[in-house]
Amino acid sequence: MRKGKTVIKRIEEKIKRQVTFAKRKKSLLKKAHELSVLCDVHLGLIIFSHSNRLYDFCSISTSMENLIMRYQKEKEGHNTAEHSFHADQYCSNCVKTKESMTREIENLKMNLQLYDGHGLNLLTYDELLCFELHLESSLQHVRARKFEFMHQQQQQTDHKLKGKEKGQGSSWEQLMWQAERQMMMTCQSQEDPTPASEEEVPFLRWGSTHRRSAPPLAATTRPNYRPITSLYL
Amino acid sequence: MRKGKTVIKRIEEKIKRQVTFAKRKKSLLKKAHELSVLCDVHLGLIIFSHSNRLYDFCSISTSMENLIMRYQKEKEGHNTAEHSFHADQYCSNCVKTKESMTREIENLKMNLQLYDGHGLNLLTYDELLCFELHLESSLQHVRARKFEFMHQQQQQTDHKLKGKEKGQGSSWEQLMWQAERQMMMTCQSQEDPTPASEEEVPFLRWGSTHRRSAPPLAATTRPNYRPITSLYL
DNA sequence: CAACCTATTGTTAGGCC
DNA sequence: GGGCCTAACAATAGGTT
Repeated sequence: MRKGKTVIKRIEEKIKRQVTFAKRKKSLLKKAHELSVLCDVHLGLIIFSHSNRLYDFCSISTSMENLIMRYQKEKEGHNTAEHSFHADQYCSNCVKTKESMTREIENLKMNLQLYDGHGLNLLTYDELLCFELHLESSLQHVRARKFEFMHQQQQQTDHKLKGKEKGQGSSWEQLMWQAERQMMMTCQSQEDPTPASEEEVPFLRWGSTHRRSAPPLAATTRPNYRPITSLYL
Repeated sequence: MRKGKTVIKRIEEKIKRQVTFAKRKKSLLKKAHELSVLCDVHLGLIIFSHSNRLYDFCSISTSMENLIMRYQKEKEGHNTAEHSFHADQYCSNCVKTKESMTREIENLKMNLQLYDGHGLNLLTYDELLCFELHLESSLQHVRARKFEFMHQQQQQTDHKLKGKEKGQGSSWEQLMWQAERQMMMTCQSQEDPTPASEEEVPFLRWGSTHRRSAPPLAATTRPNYRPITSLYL
């Protein structure tokens, strides 16, 4: 039926071209879908027919908008000239602002991911050392705060029990013992944590066992942090 | 050779998935090219590999940016077709997105500030404990990576000196000593870090002495984007 | 256009290097 | 990852309905 191997060259007969377009478009969309599913990758396909009709496909678990942003972000780094080209677009201000915000978000996300152990291989040895120091000082802060916390609670307890001759000394001793115990635990090895899911990023990222939308103490003090949905999509 | 018809389902074996990705991606790009030539239509294909590398194709006689613009016009036109404000609809979408992005950025910044010790008082005691554990596991990751780094460098050194009868044992001993020394330093107290500026968010926040926009190691690891134009000509 | 048909060409999984 | 190989599948030109 077919004569020979298909030559990739514009089909001149209009009818034939349209038929081929319909057939191949369908297959291409199918193959795009297959690739995205089989290999679990993000991809987007945009096709404009000759009559200017749009056909598109976008892998599940992402959106075309997201892909476009990622695409533009990637390209921008290498081709700065590309953008002045389309500066005449009438929403260019919005787009540019969005792009810079996207960059900022990407940057912040990359920073946060480092704390989950992702992307550490992108760091130089020096940077790694710096990061380690930074983490250690973070731990210091957290422990200081924890200590403060314990102190407060202890004081409250003391206050309640002040008529019962419970001396403050023993409370403090207890407190110090707890603190020291905590300190000691630092150098012990730990299990590898399962990396944070890339699907969602709530306000608190480090897997509390008691996840709640509004933590007791924080609820009053904290401004409204809503979970960041679809941050990594 | 092949057993049966291919089932379109995520390939679980990583290697197999990568190989299939490479093969099918190539074919998909080829087919996209063929369709664009045979039927003389405008199309764009964006693929992000699992390692976040970008592969794309765009039909000749247009540009991806152009396609993106047309795509966005189409989509936004459909979504808001019932509203008669033409001029504002574009930007209202932008504004909405900007607002959500602003919230996202605020949230991310709050998260990052916790690592600088700011906002710890907003956490409950439980959250504080979780955060501490998280930080400890972060440290584990960083140290693991550091260890890997040292190992690599040591191996390189060993490789260079292999003719000179420098045994690997001494290298390993040295390595272990270094590692242990690093471990010991964990529990020592440190100076307060200066908090990161809220004005800008560099890729690395924790005051490396060699600030640069792109870490050296990353430069090689990050994708370099080859143009796909004229790939199948 | 879309569905179906079929001979023919094209793609590709699974090897191997 | 990239090429190359081959048998087994898949796509598809050209036709018809």
